[in-house]
Amino acid sequence: MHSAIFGIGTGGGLCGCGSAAVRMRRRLLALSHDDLGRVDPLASSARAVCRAEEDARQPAVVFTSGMAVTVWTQWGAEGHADAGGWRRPCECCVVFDDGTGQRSTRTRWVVLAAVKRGPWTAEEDARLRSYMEQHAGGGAGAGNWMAVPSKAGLRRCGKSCRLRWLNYLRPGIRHGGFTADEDRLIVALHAAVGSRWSLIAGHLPGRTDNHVKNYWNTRLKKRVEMIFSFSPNAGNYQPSPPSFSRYGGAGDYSSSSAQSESMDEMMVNWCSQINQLELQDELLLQNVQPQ
DNA sequence: AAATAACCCAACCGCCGGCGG
DNA sequence: GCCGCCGGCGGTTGGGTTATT
Repeated sequence: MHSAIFGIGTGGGLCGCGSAAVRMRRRLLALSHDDLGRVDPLASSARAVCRAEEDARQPAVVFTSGMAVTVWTQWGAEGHADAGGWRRPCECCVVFDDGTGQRSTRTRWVVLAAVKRGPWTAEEDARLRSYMEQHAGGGAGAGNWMAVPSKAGLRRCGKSCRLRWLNYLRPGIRHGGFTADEDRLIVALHAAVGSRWSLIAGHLPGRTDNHVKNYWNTRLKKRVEMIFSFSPNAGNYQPSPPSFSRYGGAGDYSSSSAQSESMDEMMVNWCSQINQLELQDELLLQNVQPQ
């Protein structure tokens, strides 16, 4: 069960952001659901005081921040048997105590079909591009990505829009093959900082972290490992230690100019080393080639 | 020509940190 | 100080394409 299904966001205009009832419901959903995503109606943690007037203000539809849309029935009502072909991967029956000892239930439906997934069409690209050019000046940021789909007329989640824009539609993105210089730079940077693709991509104008990551994983990594494994004077290829990790590593590359300088030195060294190894390989190949 | 394997990459997933209420 | 939303990031997946048998 996908965890995003349980997340209630505030992106939709109907959701009554920040109300006490919504906050309470968020807490309830975070509690005591089993592996199938159901909230145990008898669990003490799933009980809360919910005043009738507060409940009357609660929306019937809540947009999540993730991929799904949740739909709540009225109190005590049964859910939709077939909501127009929408799927319902989980149900959540929540028991409330309104303070008088009276309990009620409602059913939570999750609608995945309302959010389109998969490859983007030319029309979707055009809509997103048009929106971004008008409202974000064609820049990298939209301000609030979660609001983009509704404003741009797209049935996508904000996260998908952001990814599509940053990795594909954004002006200046280069889609062609990588040059030899870019190869060497990627190898050097990867050796220096490890899998910090956004950092590496930052040194390659027009390339995104996703491009660089894919390119490394599918092609460059094999070439580098082959070069190192066949070169007599080279050790095993060892990317940087995890100290460069973005998660609290002591040697955060971006945190000080001194470290930037040391990394520049490392890059130079690595570029030099890669050049030498490639040269050696060329010579080796020339010796192996039949004359 | 058909079946299978390998490759490639766009898109998705889940986690984390920053930030604001 | 706590909580939840949002954006950013790295890892992974799925399906289309190309190469090989």
